[in-house]
Amino acid sequence: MEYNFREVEKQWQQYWAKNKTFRADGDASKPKYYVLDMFPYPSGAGLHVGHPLGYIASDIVARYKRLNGFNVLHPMGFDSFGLPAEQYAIQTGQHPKKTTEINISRYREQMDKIGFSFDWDREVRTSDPSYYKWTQWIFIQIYQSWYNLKTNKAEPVSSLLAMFETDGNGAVRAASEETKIFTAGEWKQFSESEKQSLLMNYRLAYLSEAWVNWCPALGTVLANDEVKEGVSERGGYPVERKRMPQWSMRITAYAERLLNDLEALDWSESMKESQRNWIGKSTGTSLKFEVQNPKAEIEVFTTRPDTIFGVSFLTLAPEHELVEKITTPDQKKAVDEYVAFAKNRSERERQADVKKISGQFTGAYAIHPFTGKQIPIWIGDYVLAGYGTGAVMAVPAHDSRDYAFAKHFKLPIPQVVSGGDISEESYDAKEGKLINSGFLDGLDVKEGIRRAIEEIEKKNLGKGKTNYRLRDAAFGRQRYWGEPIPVYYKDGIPYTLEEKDLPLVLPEIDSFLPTESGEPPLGRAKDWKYKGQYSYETTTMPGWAGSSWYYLRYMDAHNDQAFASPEAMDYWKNVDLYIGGSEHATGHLLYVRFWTKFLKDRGFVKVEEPAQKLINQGMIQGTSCFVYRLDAINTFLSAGLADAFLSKPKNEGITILKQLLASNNITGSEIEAFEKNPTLSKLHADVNIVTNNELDTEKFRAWREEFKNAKFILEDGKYICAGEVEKMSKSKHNVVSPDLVCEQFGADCLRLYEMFLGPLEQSKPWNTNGITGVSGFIRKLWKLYHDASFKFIVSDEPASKAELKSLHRSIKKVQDDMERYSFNTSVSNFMICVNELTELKCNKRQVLEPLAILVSPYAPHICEELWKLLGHSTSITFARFPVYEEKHTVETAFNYPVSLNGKTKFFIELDLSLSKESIEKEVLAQEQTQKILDGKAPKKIIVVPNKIVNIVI
RNA sequence: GCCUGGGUGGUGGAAUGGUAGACACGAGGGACUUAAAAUCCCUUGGCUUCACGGCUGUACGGGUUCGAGUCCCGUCCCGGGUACCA
Repeated sequence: MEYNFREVEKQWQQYWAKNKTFRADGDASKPKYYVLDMFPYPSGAGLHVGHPLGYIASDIVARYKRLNGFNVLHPMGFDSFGLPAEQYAIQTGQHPKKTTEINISRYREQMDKIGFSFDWDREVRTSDPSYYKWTQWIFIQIYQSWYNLKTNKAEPVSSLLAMFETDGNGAVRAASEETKIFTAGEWKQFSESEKQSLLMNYRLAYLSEAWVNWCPALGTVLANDEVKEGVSERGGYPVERKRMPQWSMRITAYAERLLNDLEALDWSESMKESQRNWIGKSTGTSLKFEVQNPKAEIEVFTTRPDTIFGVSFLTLAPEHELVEKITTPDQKKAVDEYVAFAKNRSERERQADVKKISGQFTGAYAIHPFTGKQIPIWIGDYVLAGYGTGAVMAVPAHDSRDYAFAKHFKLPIPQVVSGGDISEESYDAKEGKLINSGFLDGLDVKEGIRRAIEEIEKKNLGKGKTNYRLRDAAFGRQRYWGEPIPVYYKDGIPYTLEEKDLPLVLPEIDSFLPTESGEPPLGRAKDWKYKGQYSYETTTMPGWAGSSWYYLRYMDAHNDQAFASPEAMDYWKNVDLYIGGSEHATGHLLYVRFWTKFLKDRGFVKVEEPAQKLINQGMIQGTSCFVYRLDAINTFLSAGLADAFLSKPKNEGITILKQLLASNNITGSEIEAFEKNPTLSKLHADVNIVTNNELDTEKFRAWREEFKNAKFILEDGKYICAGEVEKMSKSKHNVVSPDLVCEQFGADCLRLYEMFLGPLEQSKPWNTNGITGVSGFIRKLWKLYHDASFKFIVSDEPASKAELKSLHRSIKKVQDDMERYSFNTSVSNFMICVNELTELKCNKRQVLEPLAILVSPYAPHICEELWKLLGHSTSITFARFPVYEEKHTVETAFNYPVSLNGKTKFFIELDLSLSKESIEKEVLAQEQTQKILDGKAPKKIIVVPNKIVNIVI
C-alpha cells in the first residue's frame, strides 16, 4: 500500500521513546559532540511552525554526528521561571507552577510529534527545586568572590580578607567601587557591620543603592537588556529611573575578557558586533575642571582630549551630585525646576524627543586647565548620569550633540580641528590638523590625542582611561515566580545560606501581588524565616539566572552532590554547536559567557566559553491572508476584483462594482444598500482554510458566525485572497501549528520542508505552497522500494555505474552541505538523487541502503521503516554514515567542458585521474581541439581540476 | 549616524573564481481516465530565429583575471541590530 506516514511515524516515535534510543551513552572512548538548542520558555500559546526550525536543524546535526560515530549529547529542557506565568497567575489566580506544567506538557507533546532525538532523560526545568538549588549555589559562589585585577580572575573572598588582615586594602587591585583606603589595623577595629558593608563593595554579587530601571506596571526592576526603547521588553510598559537598594552582578569586571574572547568564537560577525557594542569599550582620558566658587572639582571623561582647546562649556547630567552645590543663588529656582522636569520624564519620553534640546545654566563657571579661561557650567539631559562621570566637556565644533546644544543656547563654537566647515554642522571626523590649540597646534588628531593625554597626566589633571558602556546587571526582581535569592538578614546585614540549607524553596503564598507596604510578593510568605527568626531576601532572581548555566546541568542532570560532576564536565567540555535566536545577543549569551568565565576562575569548570559555534536561526514569519468585504451586504470580493475597485477613483469604482454585483445575481435592493454604504474592508482570514491563495468558502462560512450567510464573488470560479507577510501571531490568524502540518503531511515532511524553505539563518515567511514538492519526494523515496502494486521489492544485483554515480554524488554533496550547515541544499540534493534513481528504476540494495542512511537525519521515520523492510535490525544508529570515496571510481570519465578564450566551445571525454599535464596533452590530441586551433599554437592551456579546460589562443 | 547581512527568473532559492538560474513551487502544453483526483512526460530568464542557432543577462558604474553573481574601488537601494555612550 501507499506510504502511511501517520502509522509509521507514530510507531517509530513510540519505539524510540520506549527503547530510549537517543540516550547519550556512556561510551567515553567515542568522540563527543554536544549540540544544544536554546531551551524555550513554555508559553501558553504553544508552538507554531517557526519554533521548531532551530530544533530541526540541531536534530539533523545530532543524528548526522551519531551516524559518524560520535557520542552525541542532544538535550532539551524548559526555561520555566518567568513573567508571563506570573502575570497570568495574577489575573486568574492559577498557580504559576500549574500553568507552567500544563504548558510544558503541551510543548512536549508537540515536540514529540516531530520526532526529535532529544535525550529526555536529561531534561531540565529551571523552576524545579533540584535544579534551582544549584542556581542558588552558584549565586552564593559569586557572592563569596571578588575580582582580583592583578591575577585577572575571580577569587574567593577569603583571599581578600587575608589581605585586609595583613596589609589593609591599599595594595588591593580589585573590580570595586571602594575608594576608602584602610590599613590592617583599622580593618581589625571595624565592627562586623562595617566590615560587611566594606566587603560588599568587592563582592561579585552585591547589594547596593543603585539607579535601576523600574517598571511600575510590572512592579519590578529590569536589567538593561530587558528594556527596549524605553519600555519593557515583556509587555511594552513604560520604564522609569529609580534609585533603590538592589542586588547586582559585577559583570563589568569581565568586560575586557568578554570583549577579547569574542574573537576566537565561531559566531556570526553581527552577533559579535552586538556584544562589542553592548560592552561599548571606549578609550580616552579623565580630566578635572576646577570650580572656584564654591570650591569643587568636576571630572569629565572624553575620547577627544585633543579638542581640549575647543571646550566652550561643561554640561552635567541633571542627576549629577554637584549640581546642587555649585548652582548660584540667582539660578537656583530655574535649575531646580529643570532638574525636577528632567527627573519626571520617563526614559521613553527622554528618548522620544532626542531632537528637542533642553538644558539650564547653573550660573557657575569652571576654569579651563590650559587657558585659564572661565567656562560656563550647564546642565542638560543629553548627558547621561550612568555613563562616564555624568559630566562632559562640551566641544561644540567637533561633537554634534554639543553643537546642537550650543546653537540652541547661543554659546560660542570655537573650531580647533581644521578640515571641516562648522557653519552648519559640527565636524566630528578624526581627521585634520589641530588649530587654535596652544601646544597642540599643527598636530594631527591621532598625535594630538596622545600629546594631550601626556600633558594632562603630567599636570595631574587626569589620566588615560578606558570606559565601558556595560553596566553591572540588576539581579533582584520584585516578583514571585523566580528562584529565591539564598540570603537572610541578621541585624540588617545579608548572609548567604550554607550549601546544606539549599535549595531555599519558593514558599507558597496566597496572592501574587506586592504587599500593601509595597514589598515584593514573597513578603506575604508566612513563617518563612531562616532558623525561624531571620527574614529572607524577598526579591527573586531574574529570568536569565537559570539559563546562564543550564548547558552544564545537561551533562549530569541528576547529580545531587554538585551542579555536575567534574568527570562529566571533563568529557563534555562545552557546546560544540549552539542554535538559537539572535535576540539573545546582549542578554542570555552575555550572561552565560559571564557565568562560565566566573566558574572557570573559581575552578568549577575548565572551559572559558560556553559555546564555540553559534548559529542563529531566522524567524519564520506568517503569510496573512486577507478577504475583502462589502460591509453593507456581507459580500466578499475576490482579491483581483477588489484591486480593480480600489485602484479606480471612488465613483468609477462604485459603477464598476454595481455592474459586477448585478451580473452576479445580487438583488437590486442589496445593490442599493451597497450604494448607501460603499465601504470595502480588508479582513484577516484564517490561513488554515486557504490553499494556494484560494479560500475554502464553505469553511470560511463555518469559521465565524458573522460570515455564515456570506456571499462570494469569484474570479475564474475561485475566491482568491490577498497575501501579506507579517509576524506570526494569533490576532492575525496566520499561525500555522506544526501539529497540523504533521497531521496533513507527516513529521518527515515538516522537517524536510522547514529546511528546504531557505538558509537556516535567514528570516522567511511560512508558505505552504511548496510543500507538495517535499511531500512528493517522500512518496517517491517510498516508491523506489515498491512496485506498482506497492509491494516491497529490492534487488541484490550489483548497481549500475549510473546508479552508483547518482548515489556517490549525493553522498559527497550532502556531506559538504552538512559541514557548511547548508541544510536547504541537502534537501535539494536528496531530491535530485531520488529523481535520478526513479528514472533509472533503481531498486538495488547496494544503492538503497546507503541512501536510507543518508536521508535519515532529515526524515528519520521513513528511513527507519525502510531500513527495517530491508531486513536489518532497527535502530536509528543504523550503521555508519555512508562515506564518499574521493577516488574517481565511478566517474573516471565524463564530459569535460573545454573553453576557448573563456567561452565554452565543446565537451570531451577525459579521465579525471590524470595529472594536469596529461590532461593538457590529451586535450590537444583531441580531433575537436585541432579543428578549433586550425594549425595555430595555443598561447596557454589552463586546467582547473574537476571544472574546466581553458585554451587561450 | 554607526555596525551588520543582502540585491540572481513569475516565486522560494542553487552556484570552493570555472557550462548562471540546480532543486522546488507556480504557469503552459501533453499522456492516462467516462470524468475528476492522483501519477507521469515536455516547455518555462529576456530578445531573436520556421528551425539549427545567435545575442543578451546576477542592482548600477569602473577595475583585476584567460575567465567575475563570486575578488577590489565607487554609487544606489533593501532587511536586521544599535545609539544623546561624550
